[in-house]
Order: sequence, then structure tokens, then C-alpha cells
Amino acid sequence: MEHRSQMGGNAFLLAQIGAHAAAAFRERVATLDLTPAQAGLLRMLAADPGLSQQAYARRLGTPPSRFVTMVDTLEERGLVERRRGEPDRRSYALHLTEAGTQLFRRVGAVGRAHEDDLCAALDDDERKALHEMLSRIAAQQMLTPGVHPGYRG
Amino acid sequence: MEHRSQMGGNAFLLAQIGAHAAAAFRERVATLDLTPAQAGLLRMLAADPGLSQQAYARRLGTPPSRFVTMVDTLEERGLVERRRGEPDRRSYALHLTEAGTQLFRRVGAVGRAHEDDLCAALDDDERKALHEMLSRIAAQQMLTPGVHPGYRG
DNA sequence: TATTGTTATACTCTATAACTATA
DNA sequence: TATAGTTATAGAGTATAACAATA
Repeated sequence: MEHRSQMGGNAFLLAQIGAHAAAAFRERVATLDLTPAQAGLLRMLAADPGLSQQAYARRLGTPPSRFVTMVDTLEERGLVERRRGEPDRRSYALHLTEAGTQLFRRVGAVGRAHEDDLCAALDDDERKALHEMLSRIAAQQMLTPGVHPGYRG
Repeated sequence: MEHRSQMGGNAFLLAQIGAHAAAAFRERVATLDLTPAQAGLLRMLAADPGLSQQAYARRLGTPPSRFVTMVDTLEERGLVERRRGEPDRRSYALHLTEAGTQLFRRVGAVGRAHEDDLCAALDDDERKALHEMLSRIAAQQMLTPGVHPGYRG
């Protein structure tokens, strides 16, 4: 009967540190005038461009109505481009503009700094060991790589 | 230049697993008709009873107006009792009732099941190693033990 | 006049559902 | 009639600020 199991268990620490990590990342990308959700969309567009809005919305788990306003904002800022679908003219294919590609590179730099700061208490071997354990937990808990609901806003 | 650093880094995994852990705990305590915030308050009252509402609200980081409605709900359910402050009759001292104490024990059982399920992919030594690393990260990032903003609702 | 607790109001965020245009 | 995208509306959750009682 360990008293600490209530408050200092791994589950609680993971939730606490996870919330902290998400909040810290939010502040960092805010310096680029982006929300975490917008940064995530830029990443998807960089990795897998040209799909329809609904395809991206499904991946992110956001309803279409919300996705539209996200794209609106990024399009107004000249980061994302809507191109009419070729055979099916109801849909739009989304692409990063040159400015969007450049901003995405800066998001990458922000992400690396974030990672490094969060793991400052661990040396290289420990970071690898942590990564291995977290990956196993994520796999066992059936979490999809690349998407987490903390990416909101 | 590791490609994976963007998506599968420790920071991202921690945020993803943390959000998952918080959501899973929310579902579990919902079986006791509690939100995570209410469960956290029961725990505070069990550990440190008799303080004023403002004292607890400050600890939880919630504004007083929100705290009042939380206490209202728990008081209506007979889990928490408000006693007029002794010298200063503006304040109320909060205490768990007998029913509140009993329900809090069930929260503890739920928490242990939650911990065990989340760590199912790790053996005992690994759980200890994980706990040690997470504790060091939390300390280095200056996180207060016992409070995380994911405890909302 | 300051402080504890309370109530009222306004604001943000999100999802549901109605709408339009193409098919 | 069905589907991609859009717009309008309503709901939940939250915080800010006004209020009442006691000090």
C-alpha cells in the first residue's frame, strides 16, 4: 500500500507533463502567430499535399465547419492555397505556398527547441530509453502516431 | 538530421499520451459521477480538511466563482459539508462527509486501475525507471506536484 | 473600507445542422 | 439524390465583474 500511488504515479505525471508540454509548445508557436492546430495542418500539407479539405479534416478529427475557418485564416495570410479539384469541381486541393513552406521550416526549428528544453533533465541515453518506453505505451494503448487531441485551438 | 524528430519526439509523445491518460481517467471517474476536478477536490479535502473555499480555489488555480458551483454540486450530493468559519463568520470551512470519505476511497481504486492499465506495456523495473525520469523532468520544469491543468471539467 | 462568498453577465470555443454548388 | 464545402445557430464551459454579508 504505497501512499504515493495516488498522486505521484506514472499516469498522473504523464498527464501533468503532457499538459505542460502542450502549453509550452502553444506558447512557442504563438511567436510565429500559429496555434498548435495550425502548425499541425502545415505539417500535414508539407508531408502529404493536394488532398481535399475533408480528407485532412478527417485525419485531424475536426468537423468540416471548423476546418474551413482554419484554412480561411491560413489562406488569408498567404500560407495555404486552395485549388479547384480537377475532375470533381466541388472539392478543393490544398497546397502550401512558398511562404507556407518557409514558415513550416521555422515550426520545425521551434519543435526541436521545444523537445530539447523539455528533455533538459535527461542525457542522450535516457532520452532514447524514454522514447522507447513511451512508444511502447502509445502502441499498446492504440494511439495513432501523429495525432493527439491536445492539438487544439 | 533525423526525420522523426518532428513527429515522434519525446515532447510530442508526452503530450499525446498525457492527453490520452487524462481522457481515460475522465471516463473512469465518470462511472462514479465525478469529473477529474471534483475527484481532485475530494483528494484535497481528504488530505487537508477544514480550510476556506478561497484557500482550496487558490491551490487548484480556479477562480472563486467556478469553485462555488463545484462545492454546490458536491454539497447537494452530500459528499461535502460547509461549516461556518469560527472567528471569521464570512468564510466556510470545508469537510468531507462520511459518504464523501467513502466515495474518495473508490476514487483511489479507480486511480490504481487507471495506473495499471496505462503502464500495461511496461514491467515493474521499467515503471520505476519511467517514474524516475518523469519526476526529474517535472522537477526541472518546475511543475508543482499534485496539480496539472488537465484536471478540468 | 476590505474581504469572503455568491450571482449575473459576457465571451470563447466547439459542434450540429441548415444551406449552396456541383455531381 | 448525394456529396464538398460553407455559413448560421446554439450549446457548453469559462472568466470577469457586480453584489451581499461580515469584518
